[in-house]
Order: sequence, then structure tokens, then C-alpha cells
Amino acid sequence: MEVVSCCVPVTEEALSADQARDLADDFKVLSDPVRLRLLSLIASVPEGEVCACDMNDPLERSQATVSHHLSVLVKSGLITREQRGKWAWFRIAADRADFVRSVLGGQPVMSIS
Amino acid sequence: MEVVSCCVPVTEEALSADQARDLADDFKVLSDPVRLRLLSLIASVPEGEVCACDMNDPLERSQATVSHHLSVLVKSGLITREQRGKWAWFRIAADRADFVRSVLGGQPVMSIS
DNA sequence: TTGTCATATCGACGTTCATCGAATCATACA
DNA sequence: TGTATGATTCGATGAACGTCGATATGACAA
Repeated sequence: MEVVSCCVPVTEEALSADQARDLADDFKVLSDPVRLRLLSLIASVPEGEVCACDMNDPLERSQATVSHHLSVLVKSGLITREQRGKWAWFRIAADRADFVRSVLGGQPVMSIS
Repeated sequence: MEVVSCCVPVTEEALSADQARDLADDFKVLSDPVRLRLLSLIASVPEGEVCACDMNDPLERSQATVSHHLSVLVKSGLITREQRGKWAWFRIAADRADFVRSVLGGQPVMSIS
């Protein structure tokens, strides 16, 4: 990083419009309280996975709404979905566990992408 | 952390409804591409601060829109505003510089709050 | 005071999105 | 097959929010 004036800039270069749009989309996934609670619910169980059937009641939302938010989380890559028999099981994506921990727990971590 | 089963949970406890709402509000600030570009613009200049008058053209938004987003960023505590003469100058809040760097640049950082 | 310029606020509009009931799809079991 | 149950998709509705033109505010200059 080249310092051309009195201060060291916080970042090296400004974001392009495309970069900003992609980054904003990432944050949009995390900007809904129901999605954060779903993420948190899955992240906190010792078994490492939760059945969709166990996520309706605690969140006080309809089954359709919970299913919608779960699909957004799956699409974003933060959680994975596995069908076993007639139940769907969800777990934190292995490669995003550190990131999820930081988002939910406030511990040091790596960047969003 | 107590491990009661086969695996170590990603997080210790699930979020409450209130915690989730507060956290979602934080992420909402970052979920708009114009706000991310403003943040990025301010963070990338060696001088450490940018006049509002220099942020309309590059973003291709009206003066009213840019002003609106700047006020959202100020309200969130990510940037500060200083009036000097008839110009308003904005800089990254000193205590959030590390966080902003991580959001924009993808380097290791601390949590959002 | 008067005028001009920079910025913030107001009011309105359109889009996005969270939500839910209903319909549909998929799986298990009789 | 047929029925029951879990889960997703569809369609509609209302709220939140990004956007901008117009207006207001506040500061400097003449």
C-alpha cells in the first residue's frame, strides 16, 4: 500500500458498482432476523443438524415462511440441505462454520466472502 | 463449552428474538450497494475524509439520495460527519476502521458489533 | 439584507421482500 | 394403489425502503 499523504487509507481501492452489488447481496441474506435465528438454531445444536420440522414452533412463523428462509440460506451457501426419508435436515456448511460463528457470536473471524 | 454429543456446536447458544432483530438491523445498513460504495470511497482516500460534494457524481445518484445514505451511515456509527464552513466532511469512525476494512477488503477482522 | 451555494428534509412513487393460506409435490406406510 | 404427512411452491397482500424532484435550512459573500 502506497501512502501518498498524511494518513494511511483504510482500504486500498474503492469498490466498483458490480463489487458493491455482490457484497450487498451477501449482507442482504444476513439482514433478516428470522434467517439469523434459523442459522443460530442450526449452529447451536450439538448434533450439528436440525430437522425442518423442529424449526417452525420456536420462530413463531408459518411453515411456508420458515421454508422460504431456509431456501434463501441454502441458496447463499451458508447451510446445506439433506433429504432423509420424508424429513429435510439442515446443517451449517462446513466451509462457512468460522464465518457463521463470527456473525452470531462476535468472535474473531475472516471476511464474508 | 459443554459437548453433550458427538460434535462441537458451532455456537454456544441460539439467538433470542431481540438479539436477532438488533443484529439484522446492523447488517441492513451494509446491505445496500450505494452505502457500501460511499463507505468504500471514504475509506480509500489518503486524506481520510471526503466532502459530500465529491460523492454525488461518482455514484450516479441524486444529491438527495446520497445525502440520505450518508445519514444512515452516520446514524449507524460507521462514519462521522463534520461541518466545516458550508461543506460537510465525512470520515470512517476511528473505532470502526478495522471492521470497515474487513467488510470492504476481505481481510481478517473482528465481529460486527 | 440579499443572493448564492451546499446540504438536509419532505412528500410521493415504485420496487423489493416478508408473510401466509392454499395448492402442489414427495415420501412413507397400509 | 390410496391415504397421510412433511416440505416446497404459488399467488396475493402489506410493509419497508430506495429513489428523486421540490422545498427548506444554514452558511458564506457582496
